[in-house]
Amino acid sequence: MTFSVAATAESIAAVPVSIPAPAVVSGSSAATEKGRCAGCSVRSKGLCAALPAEELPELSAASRTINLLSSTPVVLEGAEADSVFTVVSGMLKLYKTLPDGRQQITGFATAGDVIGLAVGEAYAYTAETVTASTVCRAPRSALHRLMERRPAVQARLLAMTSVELSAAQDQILLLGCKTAVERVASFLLALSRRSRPLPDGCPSVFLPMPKVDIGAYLGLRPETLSRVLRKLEDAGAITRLTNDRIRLDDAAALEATATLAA
Amino acid sequence: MTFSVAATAESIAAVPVSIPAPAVVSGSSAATEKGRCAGCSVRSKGLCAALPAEELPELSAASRTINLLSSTPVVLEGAEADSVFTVVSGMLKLYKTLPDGRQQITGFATAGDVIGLAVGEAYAYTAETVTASTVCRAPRSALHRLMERRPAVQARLLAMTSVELSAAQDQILLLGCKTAVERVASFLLALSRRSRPLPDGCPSVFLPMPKVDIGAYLGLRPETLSRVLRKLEDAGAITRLTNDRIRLDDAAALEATATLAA
DNA sequence: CGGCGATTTGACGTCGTTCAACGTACGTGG
DNA sequence: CCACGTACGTTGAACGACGTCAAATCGCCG
Repeated sequence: MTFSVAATAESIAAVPVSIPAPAVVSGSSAATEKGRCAGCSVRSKGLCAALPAEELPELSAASRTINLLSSTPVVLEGAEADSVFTVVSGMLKLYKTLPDGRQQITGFATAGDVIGLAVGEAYAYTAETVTASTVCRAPRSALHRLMERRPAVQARLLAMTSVELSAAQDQILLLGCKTAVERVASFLLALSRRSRPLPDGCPSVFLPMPKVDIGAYLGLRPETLSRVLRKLEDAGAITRLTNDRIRLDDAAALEATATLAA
Repeated sequence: MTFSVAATAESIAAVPVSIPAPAVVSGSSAATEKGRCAGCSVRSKGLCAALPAEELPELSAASRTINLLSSTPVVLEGAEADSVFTVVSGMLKLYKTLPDGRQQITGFATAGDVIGLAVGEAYAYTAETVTASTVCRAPRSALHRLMERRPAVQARLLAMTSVELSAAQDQILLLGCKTAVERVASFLLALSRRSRPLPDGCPSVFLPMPKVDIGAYLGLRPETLSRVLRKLEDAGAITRLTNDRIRLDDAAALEATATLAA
């Protein structure tokens, strides 16, 4: 599911880089053929979860692991969609752009999420790292062959796409109906469901992306987001521990203001 | 794709009914077993397009055709998702509801569209007819069995879901970034691409749903929609032929104001 | 310590909403 | 055939939430 902050992402330190960063590629030549996929940290997630062990050698041969610094584009909206990527670690933002430059972030991708699936020939969105990340690249044709050979892979892809669709419809509800406070509360709660609570039992969320990106995801300006967070903090619902971590002191109050779907 | 007004829908007259209407069911007993699906008007659309002829008898046996008046619910958000439906004719609206009653329409379904696919046990949205409609109901279990037997059906479902996901992301862009005029222009253009131009060559769109529903789809109040339509009409971009039909006199001007995605 | 970008805060403007009244289309019954 | 009722649509005026613009502050590295 293209959204929450996975535990693995939390240990990755953001490496600020303004210029498209050099990519470090470790392909099949960099590790033992069988071992690379077999020992992968996302072996049990995403599409790979549907793969039987005997497919691993061929998959290892077809795929390449790529290490990326932050702010590095991985796929570009409109470009030819010849590859698919699985996020191994880190976090990416997926966004669409209007001709005049306005951007709407459609989701954040973390470990196990698949990026770059396209209906036609072109990618439907741009994907760019927000923290240093590792992704695994495979040619689209290899995925197609794999799906023909293994219906379970196709079934898995269908399940993942369906979950994404459902999440997208929730986002449509959020953007079409909810107020700024409701959007932020919904966002914090959705994130908190995917992360481990603090030692003191309070849920908390990790926000490695800049505030302007959170705003672009929620259909709000960063100024509005800042004001809403302050309001929630004054109300005692949250505490801003650091710039990129928020503790949810009163999750019940947040749920009340989130007006969650029926 | 859950969206545009199909040609078949245009010939269906809306039958205003405020009370949930009686449903007329014509099942396998009402027609010859083989003929019913074989002669269906959506045989070449939606999921059925992926079916080889030899599957038709079993499908006919498992499915039932249902005729519905307007304003009749077909599936309810949160209810147990035990059936899937294919729209044969007419138009339905799909929407989500917040606890306080606010509604967001996530799409309109027309001939060939599939309704009621669910990730978990419950429907994710409510579907309700906006015009008199005919739908074809099949048990979810039958679809699952069919997909196991026929990978092509699963592939088709994956393709349809992917297209829906892409449309949902376009809608997220619309709701998150665009102004009222841009939303309406985008909406009219998207509809016009799916319908036949008038004899005079001008594209036109058919809007059988109430204005409040169009608003709920675009994240706008009916008053705002009305004002925007008036503005577009005054600008010479459109003409309101009747209450439910609009002619697009200047599609180029509309595209300029729609700020279509890159 | 200094500098730069990200974030926050304040003042103000604007777009879309809200509330209310009016108009219109259609169906019903006199 | 026309009066009436109801639901939908339109229009106007005032309001409010969020956006815009600008400045101050924070945080992170060098």
